[in-house]
Amino acid sequence: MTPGHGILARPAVEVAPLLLGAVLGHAGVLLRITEVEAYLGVGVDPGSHAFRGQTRRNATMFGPSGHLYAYFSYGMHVCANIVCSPDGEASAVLLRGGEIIAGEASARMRRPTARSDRDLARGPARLTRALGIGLDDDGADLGLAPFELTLPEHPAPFLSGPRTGVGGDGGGAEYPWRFWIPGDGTVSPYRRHPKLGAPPLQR
DNA sequence: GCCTGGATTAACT
DNA sequence: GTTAATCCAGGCG
Repeated sequence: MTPGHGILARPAVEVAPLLLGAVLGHAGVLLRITEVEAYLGVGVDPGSHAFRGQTRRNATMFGPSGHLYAYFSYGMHVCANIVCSPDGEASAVLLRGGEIIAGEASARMRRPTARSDRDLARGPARLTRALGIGLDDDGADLGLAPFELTLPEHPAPFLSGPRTGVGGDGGGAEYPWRFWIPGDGTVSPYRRHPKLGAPPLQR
């Protein structure tokens, strides 16, 4: 594991802003992370897969930090998280958006419908696909091949706001657990959860 | 076992 | 703006 990854062994809400500007590499593509969401642990965060305790799907979240938690969603998509917290505690940071900084051709092959470069990894399932990450990669150590994770030398400026796609009314939407680099075009558009009536406040 | 709904996307009106 | 696609995990009986 690359030096400095010890900081990942902290709660996701603390780690999330530190991952903005980090570079994740896999399958010939380098991605600069521009948007993330924190998901917390057992009994704390109703929007988190770990809320009700450990299951087969979320087992990786309960393992050591610095590993990849990949899960299947909506019958067709894969989303990727970076596991945080010490071994035995569950929290993770969902990768929601990023900028392709190398291997654009490979990313385009995997994302033929992307209209523009910035759409290649704008959105959690798009990002995962552009990087060639699949369910097989669940549990992978991000510090070892075929992955590489480089944390930023200096913290990136960021804004925070409510998470996208997470329900309100105890679903955790009231907390500012979404973090992004302001003004970056690869940040995904905010969409409130269908169950949320009123428009959200961003920031 | 059966049923529900989802940390989404792309296509369409 | 709306909706179809698509399938598994989790919850419940």
